[in-house]
Amino acid sequence: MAGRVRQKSNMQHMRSAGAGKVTIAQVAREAGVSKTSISRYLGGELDALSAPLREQIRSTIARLGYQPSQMARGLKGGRTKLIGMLVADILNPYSVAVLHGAEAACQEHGYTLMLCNTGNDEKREKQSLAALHSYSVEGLLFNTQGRNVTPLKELGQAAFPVVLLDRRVEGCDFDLVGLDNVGAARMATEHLLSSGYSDIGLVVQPLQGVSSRQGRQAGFLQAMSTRPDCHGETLEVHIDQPGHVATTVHEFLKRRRNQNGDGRVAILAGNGMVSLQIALALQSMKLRFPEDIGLLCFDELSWSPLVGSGISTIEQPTYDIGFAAIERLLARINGESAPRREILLDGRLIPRGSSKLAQDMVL
Amino acid sequence: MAGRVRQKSNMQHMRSAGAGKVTIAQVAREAGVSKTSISRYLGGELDALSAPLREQIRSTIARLGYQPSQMARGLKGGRTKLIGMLVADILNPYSVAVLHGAEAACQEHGYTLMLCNTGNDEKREKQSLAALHSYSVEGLLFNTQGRNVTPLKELGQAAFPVVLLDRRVEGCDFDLVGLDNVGAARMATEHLLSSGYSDIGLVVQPLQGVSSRQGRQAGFLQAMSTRPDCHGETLEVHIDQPGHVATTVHEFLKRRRNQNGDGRVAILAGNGMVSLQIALALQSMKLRFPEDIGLLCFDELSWSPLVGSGISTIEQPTYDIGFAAIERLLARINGESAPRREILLDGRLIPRGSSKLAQDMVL
DNA sequence: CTGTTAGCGCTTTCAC
DNA sequence: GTGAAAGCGCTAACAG
Repeated sequence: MAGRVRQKSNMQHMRSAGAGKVTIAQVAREAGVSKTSISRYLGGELDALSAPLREQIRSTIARLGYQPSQMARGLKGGRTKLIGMLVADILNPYSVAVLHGAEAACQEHGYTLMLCNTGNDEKREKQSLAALHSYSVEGLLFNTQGRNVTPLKELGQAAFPVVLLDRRVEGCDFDLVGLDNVGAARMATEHLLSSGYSDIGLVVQPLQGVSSRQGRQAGFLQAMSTRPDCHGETLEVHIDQPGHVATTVHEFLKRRRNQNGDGRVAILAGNGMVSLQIALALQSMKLRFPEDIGLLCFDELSWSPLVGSGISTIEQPTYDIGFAAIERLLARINGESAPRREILLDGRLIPRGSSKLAQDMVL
Repeated sequence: MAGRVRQKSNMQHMRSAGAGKVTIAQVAREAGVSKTSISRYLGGELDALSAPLREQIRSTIARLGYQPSQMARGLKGGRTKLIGMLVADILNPYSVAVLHGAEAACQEHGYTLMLCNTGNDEKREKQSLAALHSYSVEGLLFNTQGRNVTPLKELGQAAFPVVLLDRRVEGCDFDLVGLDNVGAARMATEHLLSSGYSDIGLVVQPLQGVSSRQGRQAGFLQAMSTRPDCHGETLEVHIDQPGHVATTVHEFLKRRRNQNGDGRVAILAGNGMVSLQIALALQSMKLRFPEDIGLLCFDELSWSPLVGSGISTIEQPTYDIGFAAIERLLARINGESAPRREILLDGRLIPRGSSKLAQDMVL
């Protein structure tokens, strides 16, 4: 057993074709080196290997088509290269758009996404959290439903890397990436105001505890407060309750016309889901924009230009939000311990027909 | 060392709150039983445990908040409870809708989805495949881009569980779940024909190798062949090429009007992405439906009812497709070795204004 | 019924 | 520089 035990013999690579598991041990044997060296090679500790050794390993790995098992790697060191993403509602185009950016960032950094849709349900949120935990994800991207955040708080206490998307959570000091809701809503409202609308209804889903909605309301109120001659109102709707949106809008319109017959009424839709319901409601009521009512919606959607003379929107940089969120998370995973940070990206106004109030327009 | 070594002493559960890792060994120690028994308990081999033992374990697990590590479990037995999903394009609403069903099914069966978006790119497809492989996913849901399928074929040879979504792959005998494209396209075409349209253009993205598109063309041609008095034509478009769709439609329309001045022209859009481009193109050309041109689109989208008098669509049971695909995959994972199977679900026609050709309509 | 003993594939001290 | 050995948390024979 003196010297190196190079036994390049029996090259029985009978599995070469199949995706059959080649293990680090096999590679070591075939290359005539120790598992340790292979491991070092994989870990990028190249300066710890001699040039010939390095080459020997490289070629053997290539020849055998060896791929290290992330599961096994994760088991020891904890670097699973896994990131969990909890999405409040995968049917919401916003979520998917953010997911797109997040997935791209993951791929770029060699991470893989484990996706769970919670369907805005507390229980599923908790279950998903447990599932992701059991895979030792290194961090979490979290678009929470907002209520009952105890499990989230526990993560916070454990100093587990989490980045919140869109919605802040009371009492947790996680980083957050999202839209500058206040600014965007102010801009939106000002656009409507300066377009000549005097009576504006902000239509949102229930505000309770959802910070992004509250932010949008705040911006809305801010902008409205600069114009005492105009009227602003927040209208909460339940979009899963058929007809509720239509009724709400209808009553708002009637009310404003009674109060202020000369006023011009507009709706500011709080997000993409609401936009759709509003558009559907206006259609069912045979109301056209901008003739009968003005409309400006949060979230640019593929079909925004298509309806009527086009729906004006506030576009969110969704891809960037997702991408930035992953990068923030990676920073935390890699040990950054700076205080909580919020990254708020700007929205962009895309004016279209729905908010264009022709001065000479006849009712 | 005689008898049981019950040392329920030092209950130092100082981590109770944090998500800190409790291991099977700790549980075993605290419960005063062997790891094996715990493992059996976890594995559901309850009949192999005595009632008191069972209870002892149950309570200890609960008290410690123990959660087994899936990574470790997977390392040994291979049951990682992980399913990989490769999506050709996450921006495609079809993909997301299917993902929705797939994720739900996974959750229901205790599996977790690892999601990779390949962006219709061969290279990323290969990389993602490798990544998923390195996590020992038990099976794959695959919505491939279609070209260069060698890596897929290798999986086939290795008898790895794969279920294809929507698109068949030449030379692989994987199960497939998708739409009955031929039937749906036939139904669509017949609807247009019976509505009085005589000149129909099927607008699709490049057919080359994409079985679902070919299937739709086949159904289209079948239906057209029953009406020698009518004219059908397949128009391939590149939707990422600005203006191409508009030009194609415009030329088709002009051509048909020259050939057949009395004919009624309609477009059958091959999928949701195409639909959007068509709608945009018609708008830019100031063409209205059904007055100027008929329109029927594959894929029901949230905004289908909103544009003009509503766009008629062929709805796919996307959620069911995703759900069924996972169940098919699970069957394979659990050892089913029946010959290749295709599950083709039916589409549903949703007629709206865009295909309603009023008999007394004035051009 | 229950526990002991080996590993799964990889990383990581700690020697040489 | 390089390797042997000891686990990571769990499951799976194999004994009693």
